[in-house]
Amino acid sequence: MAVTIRDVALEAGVSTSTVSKVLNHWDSISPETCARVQEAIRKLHYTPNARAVSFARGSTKNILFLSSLQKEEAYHNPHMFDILCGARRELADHGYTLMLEAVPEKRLPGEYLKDLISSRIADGILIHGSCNIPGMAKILLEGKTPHIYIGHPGLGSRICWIDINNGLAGEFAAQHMLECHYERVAFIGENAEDHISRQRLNGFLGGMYEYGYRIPDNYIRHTDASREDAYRQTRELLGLKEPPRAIVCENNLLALGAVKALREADIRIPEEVAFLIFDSYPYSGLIEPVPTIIDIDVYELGVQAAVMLLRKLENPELLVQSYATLPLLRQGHSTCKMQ
Amino acid sequence: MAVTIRDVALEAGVSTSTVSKVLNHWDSISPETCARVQEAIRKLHYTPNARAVSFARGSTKNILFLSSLQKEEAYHNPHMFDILCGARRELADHGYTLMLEAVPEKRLPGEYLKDLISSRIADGILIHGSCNIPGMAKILLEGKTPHIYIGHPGLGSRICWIDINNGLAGEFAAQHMLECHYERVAFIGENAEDHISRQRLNGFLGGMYEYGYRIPDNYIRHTDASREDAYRQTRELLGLKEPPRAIVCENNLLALGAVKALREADIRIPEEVAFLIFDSYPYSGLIEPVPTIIDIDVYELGVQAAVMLLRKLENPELLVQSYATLPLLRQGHSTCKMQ
DNA sequence: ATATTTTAGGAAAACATTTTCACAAAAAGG
DNA sequence: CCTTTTTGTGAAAATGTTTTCCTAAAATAT
Repeated sequence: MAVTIRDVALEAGVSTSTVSKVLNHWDSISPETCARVQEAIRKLHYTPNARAVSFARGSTKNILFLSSLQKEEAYHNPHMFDILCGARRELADHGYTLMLEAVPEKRLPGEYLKDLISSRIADGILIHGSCNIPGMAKILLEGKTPHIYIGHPGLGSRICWIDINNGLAGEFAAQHMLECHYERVAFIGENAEDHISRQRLNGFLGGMYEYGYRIPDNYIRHTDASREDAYRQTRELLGLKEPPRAIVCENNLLALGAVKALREADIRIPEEVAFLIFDSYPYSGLIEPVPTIIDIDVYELGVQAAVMLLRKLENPELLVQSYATLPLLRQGHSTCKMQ
Repeated sequence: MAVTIRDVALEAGVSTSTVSKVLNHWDSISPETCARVQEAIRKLHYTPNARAVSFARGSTKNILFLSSLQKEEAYHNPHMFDILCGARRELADHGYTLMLEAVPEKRLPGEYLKDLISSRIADGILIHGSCNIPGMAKILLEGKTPHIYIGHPGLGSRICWIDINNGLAGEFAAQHMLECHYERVAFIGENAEDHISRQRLNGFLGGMYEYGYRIPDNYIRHTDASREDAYRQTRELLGLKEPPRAIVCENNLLALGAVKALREADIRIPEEVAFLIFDSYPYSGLIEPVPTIIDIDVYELGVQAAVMLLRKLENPELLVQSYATLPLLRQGHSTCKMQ
């Protein structure tokens, strides 16, 4: 039915090997022959059959993006889609297509994953942190398919990962607070088990400590990750004998609750209590005054993950363990201007 | 290197055809042979090579999801990711994998799309409304690959699409308003060119009209899709000689602006001005009192799109032009209770 | 002018499966 | 007991490229 390389060869009066060589830009083809083949391709509207190419070359030019992809995923992982878009873009620029896969609940997920890998449906794998099953790292390593975790899996030394530098983001927060000459700074985070939250908190505490400031325990607030709880915790902070001069909010949703509490108490921002948050998406645009944000370019994180994976495809031994994209401080009106 | 069907055949003492038949659940294999083959497969950890299967069968079991996938896509198309997840899930349940593809800006997008289709990289295509290039419908139809638009492309009669019933959603809004005995109802929408906004507005106006109510022109407000403009427009509405008794907001971002204006004017919701919005994600949770929402299950839209595409794969002649998932009214505290 | 190297292009194998067809053996029918 | 049908299995073709050799001709060196 469809026009094949054979038809092109016939039309151009050459062999199929020659056509293939033209298609793949080999250098041992004379300009005239090349032109003749090109012409035949154009005339017959030939496009290589991707299935046959995959088969013959032994590579699909597909990359698997492995993650949790539940209903309302965007609620729970607002950054994932942007990471995905960044990775897809970079891969597409290098001739790769991104495939979406989630580990299903039903079957034995380990077996599913093993089969997925050994079916060689993809040349490489990106694993989003939202997706983890028991023994996953081992299965992936045994599968021999180059792969990179997006988000630090916190495991062995042979595992490749790329992540946001949350610790550094925390340090940036501390640094900015100190540059504004705030010493009594509170921190409102997600629950204590959350990986990202803990890294940011540690970075923040470390940064403050480095300059000789120690944050008292009652200034460190863990929440249930809801706006309401951030509101409550902020009220408690304001009710302390010595309320904080500034508040760092670990994400932009918590910030909404905190701002509400400050508003209700008629506290001026930043004159009475200054305010700094992490992450811009999706809620930071709703906050007034314009918040100072320590932001992460998550699209770029996706891009970098793809770049690294592409390198690993060329050199499977490559060990990738790095922080992509620096946290970026965006000065808003909710902290003092820096000198 | 990898274990092939030949190894399995050898191990089980049968031919490769027999192994293939076992793998594909043909019925002409005796139970004993079948068991022997299964055992060999298990023993050798054999997994079919997906590339070879694709090649031999002439189908990849891949579905292309075609859309705009820019940086910060989630800002501009908050529903897309959920649609994507729904479609992926349904396809995965039927053995298909979803591939992500965006039409690039650089090259001639038409040519790119043609090549993409004729390379037969996928068995079917889902096209998200966010992605449209000149002549796309024609290229897709000529490409012969079964495809379905998610979102009404508003074109010819041979085009398959599945969409949200925005008109009906608008009618629901009108109906609810009338059930609450509000007759003076204003509508705040996105800009007049926006497809979804216009459909919802038309449905709303039509619904009101059906019961004999005609919305005056100055109750119909188009915005630049920003929260700020919704705020301004709402203030203007409140400043009218005869301000509306209720406001319908075409999406949840606009609602934030409108609520702000009502708050500032110390207007009680719903006692003085009632309030209804479309769409819950991502901002509706931030509004107090709990808004009455006309919501759409966009994940389900994705699922339905996949269901239809799967049907179309079996029967390529199938014409799909339908509205998936009914709009759902969720009564909040921002309109009166219904009788 | 001859020997050597380089170049351009073709023949054929390889890739791992599915699928068609043929053919025994077994079962059923007369 | 012989013919016909059914059943289970295997041989071989087909899928559309890439890639490895191989060879003839052309170019270069001697």
